[in-house]
Amino acid sequence: MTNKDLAEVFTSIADLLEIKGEIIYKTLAYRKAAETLSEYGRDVNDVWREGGQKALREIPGVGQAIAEKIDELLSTGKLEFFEKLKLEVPPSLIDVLKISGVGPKKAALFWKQLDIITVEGVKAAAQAGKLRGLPGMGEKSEQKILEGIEALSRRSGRAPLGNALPLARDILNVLRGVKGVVAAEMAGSLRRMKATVGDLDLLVASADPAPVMRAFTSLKGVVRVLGQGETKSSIEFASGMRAQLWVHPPQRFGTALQYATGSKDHNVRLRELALDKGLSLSDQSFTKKNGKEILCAAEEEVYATLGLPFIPPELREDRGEVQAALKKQLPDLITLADIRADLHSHSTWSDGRASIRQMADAAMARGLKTLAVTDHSQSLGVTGGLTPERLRAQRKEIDKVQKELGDKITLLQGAEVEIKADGSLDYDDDVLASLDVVIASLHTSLRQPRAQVTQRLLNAIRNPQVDIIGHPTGRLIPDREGADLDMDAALAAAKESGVALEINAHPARLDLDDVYSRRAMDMSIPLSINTDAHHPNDFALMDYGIASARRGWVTASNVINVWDATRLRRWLARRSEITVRSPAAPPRSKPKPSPKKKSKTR
DNA sequence: GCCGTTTTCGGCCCGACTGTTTTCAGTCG
Repeated sequence: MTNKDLAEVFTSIADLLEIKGEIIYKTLAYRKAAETLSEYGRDVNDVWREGGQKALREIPGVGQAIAEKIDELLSTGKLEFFEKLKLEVPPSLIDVLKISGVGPKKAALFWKQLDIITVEGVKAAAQAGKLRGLPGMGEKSEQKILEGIEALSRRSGRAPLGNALPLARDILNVLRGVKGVVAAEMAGSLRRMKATVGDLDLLVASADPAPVMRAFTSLKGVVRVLGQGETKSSIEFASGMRAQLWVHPPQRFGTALQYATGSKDHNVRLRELALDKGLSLSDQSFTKKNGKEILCAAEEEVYATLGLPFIPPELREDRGEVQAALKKQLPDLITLADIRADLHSHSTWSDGRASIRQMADAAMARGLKTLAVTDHSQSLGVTGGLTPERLRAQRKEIDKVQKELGDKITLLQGAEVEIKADGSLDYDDDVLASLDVVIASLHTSLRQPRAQVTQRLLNAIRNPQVDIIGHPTGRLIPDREGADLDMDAALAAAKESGVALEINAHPARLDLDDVYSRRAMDMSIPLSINTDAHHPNDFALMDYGIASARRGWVTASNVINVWDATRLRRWLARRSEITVRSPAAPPRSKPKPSPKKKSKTR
């Protein structure tokens, strides 16, 4: 069972317990444990193998009872407690909970009063007017539930950040134009730059909410107004995407923004700190024991009142950031301005949309000092991958463009080399050695068994010709899970070989993700943040990569893209030598050729 | 069910909105 499988079990238990009517804090405990497990940086199987239940209890939110359950699940694949619970409460009710407007109380009501346990059953009963007779339900509730079921089919879960962010920016621009609006900002997981967001949380500072709410609910593309009040409204777009807006008076905007940005767990930490100081913190203000309020117009003031430096939104996940802030040990997170090189891009030589010159121009316009052209290798047929002959021809064009551009930018010839299904690389070592930079990536046979796909990746990591592992897991948001990799093994091997792991900036990838980026940081594994640009406009995607890296506590000191061309070349040239000397490096079939690779300078 | 430089027991966030109420319960974030 994977961490995600375990998390699913505990989430289901929480849902069923809630319908059953168990005390809310017990269900919260299961949810909290599920959340921690699904975002835990280590494979829980490893933790369990190494230290049993005792080690499991070290995981935050896992106590004796849940540790025992994990132990049972990992040893037997089953959980007696869960099986019994499913006999008590029909598990199909979990889907009923997904209908917006239906919570545990109503689900229990449908089940116990009308013997309805499925979404279809609820729909039929609502259409037949059978729900309105239930206590606390009327015609309107019935209608709302039907709409909620309708919306279920439209909604496709969480949206990629790359879709959500542009939409949010558009909405904010409209709202900023409304009279009386002092500020309009994103909040929630959007502002924390999570890879996917559930809905758009937006916040406006204005003394006059009414016109803001009107502008919001009449935005272009809105199909449904889910709610509209004095200070809060919520809408749904045709895509199923939802947005909600809070309007607060400007003098309270700081607390409101802090509150709405979350995460929930981060906020709990802050409230605890506030209580220690005799203050109660809400979205409105701090309140002193004597009832007097402290207002914060800016978010910085909220943190300052708690004696903390400003904590960047990307860190606010209760992953130790509050403790670090207290000790004044927050990381100095990387920013876009630190980036001087993009080491992963494509041109019309393979599946890119623009010439090398056009890509170089676009890179320069973004302020980049180094660009690696890394077209696909030959076996990836659909992308027009390059044969060694074509690769040599491409070198000539790169040299030509370099001459045209002089010292304005340094162009490197690289390749995104396919890690083939059998674990070998798509070019021979001598071809790889002729390149300035080599990225090795998995694109195919991602669904191989764990041991096999992991071994492929390890082969590439340990190959001294490889400099960067591109989008290590191969995930595509939201459609495709990454390969089932033993990431602990991959990280250990990367540490040993000194290879850089990519944080692919494309919003459909963000791979490594934030959790593994942080582990790589902790292990001092070099990281490389690249756009994987296929079009001149794609260089703008670097923002997403930076955001994801920041969520992983990544500082500039670990990122090779912050170096100038000279230092990059030095690193690239030295890499293979270091690997060769490592005694733990696996035996290679043929002896390493002398490192003529990358020694050439232009 | 989890957690602990106040606590091994007693807390665990709470307010807006909606629809049903005739003063409030359920949902949601």
